[in-house]
Amino acid sequence: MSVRVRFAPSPTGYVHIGSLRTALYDYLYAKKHGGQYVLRIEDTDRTRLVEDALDNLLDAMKWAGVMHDEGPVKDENGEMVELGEKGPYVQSDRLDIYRPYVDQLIEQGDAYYCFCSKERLDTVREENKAKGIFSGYDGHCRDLPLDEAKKRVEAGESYVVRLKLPEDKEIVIDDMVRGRVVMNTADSDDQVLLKADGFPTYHMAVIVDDHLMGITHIIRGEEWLPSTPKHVVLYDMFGWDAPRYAHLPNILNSEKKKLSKRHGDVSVEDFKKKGYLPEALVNFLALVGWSPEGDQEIMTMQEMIEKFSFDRVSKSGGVFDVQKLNWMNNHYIKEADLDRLTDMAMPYVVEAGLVSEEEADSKREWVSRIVDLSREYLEYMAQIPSHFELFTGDEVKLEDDQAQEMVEMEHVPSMLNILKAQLSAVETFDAPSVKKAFKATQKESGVKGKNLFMCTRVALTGAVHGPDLMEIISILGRDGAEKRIDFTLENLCK
RNA sequence: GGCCCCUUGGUCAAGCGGUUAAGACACCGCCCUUUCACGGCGGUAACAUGGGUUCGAUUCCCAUAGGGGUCACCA
Repeated sequence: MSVRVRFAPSPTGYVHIGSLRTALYDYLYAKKHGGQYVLRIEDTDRTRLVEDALDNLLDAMKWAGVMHDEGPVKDENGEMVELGEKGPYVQSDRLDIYRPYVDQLIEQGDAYYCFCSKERLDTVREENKAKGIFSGYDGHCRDLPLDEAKKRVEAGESYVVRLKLPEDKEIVIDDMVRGRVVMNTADSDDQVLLKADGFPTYHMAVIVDDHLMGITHIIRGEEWLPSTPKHVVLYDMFGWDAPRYAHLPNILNSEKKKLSKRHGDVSVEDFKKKGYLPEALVNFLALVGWSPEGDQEIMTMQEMIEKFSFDRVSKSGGVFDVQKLNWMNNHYIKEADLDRLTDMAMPYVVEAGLVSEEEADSKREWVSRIVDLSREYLEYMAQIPSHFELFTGDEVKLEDDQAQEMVEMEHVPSMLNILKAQLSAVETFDAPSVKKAFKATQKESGVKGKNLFMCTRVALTGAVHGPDLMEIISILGRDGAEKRIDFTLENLCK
């Protein structure tokens, strides 16, 4: 039987990185087994609809390179269309599909009408809470005769439909991650399947949709584990084969709590905005909760597909370590195509006012050179503007006391003058030529080593450290370098 | 509180009865580099606790402790 998995998010407006990881595991598992990965949108809660959420989701997934085989996609014109034969893939487009199944359950005696008001339910809950009992629905309408209930429905009374959960039934789940998990229906209550507004709840829709869409494996977060018995019972009531389950551990923050919006960056969009490379984020995310056989950590999507297995998915939650993400992103930045990095950098550079939008083309080469020189240090692209400070302005600001010491040394003024003359004689102003100018300066001034290179570095950049000096000077250009030398001679030297 | 899940260094993690308990990030040294970084080499650092089972437990079982998840007409 072919593997069919699904990622079924509700469109909340942003994509949590935990969701990305779930989707990624779906994708990896499907690809590994030559199956299909379908995207289904669970939007049965009308009160939580978010504008453009689906758009966002699709963009984020496309960016991350985790593309589904079936489900909603945008065509070339940006219009929403659907891929696949088992649609519609958006639950709000499937509303009329669910009702017959709900009716079937009612007729079978596996579900019942419930007329309890919101107020009654709240009261019951509060009373129980006060007593220290934390039970769910008390079964008030559970044994209402069906014909009586139908009359009330026909009379226009507001109702929901509840699952008639077996009272004391042991449910065993053979989870792909957790192994054998035993639960009892006695610990759950009669879940609402059909809401008063006629929409199915998640629990109803998910069963019907997964079955109709031929889903064979359900990969989802561990927060779903407690409601799995209800789902298994529903499959049983319909006489359908239940899929296999894989409940994934949570991704935690540094306090070991579930990663949430309140603790900094948690959405795919956040990381995209900060200028992370998607392949780095995805590679990193794959590794929190899963480890391949062997020591290799840097993997392409193809390699991950080949190596992926639920046998090696961890049962315990993993802390999201930004430091390691940064290291990995830097690794990918160092290997990335310079043109691509320049494209990524440009918006940040423009935003920071380093280059105006009109200059974006004419100064691209300059930006590109700085990006290339800075990539060794870059953790993510939003950091790029700070690396431009080295190259902007004709004035030099001393970084610290050590820098001041260097620039105030006795030999500096004459040395700088010689260097200036040598630089002006350079024909093509590139790094190798600049180096030659330094050699000539060394010969002429008699200054060498640290006294030559370090003092010059400070004279030109104000700092005692930074990228390769020859490269810096060549990017500064003859004119820029001269202006800085003049500035230093006049203002900083003794 | 009930139910369920989890527990190897600061973090991600390997390990699936006998190991000097891998590796990566971070941290700290040293080397390289006429600076910093990169890179190379090395180092500090862990099996939550208590009982069993066993010739032998990090590995299996049971408690305890700690952490997490969940108990909606949200998903």
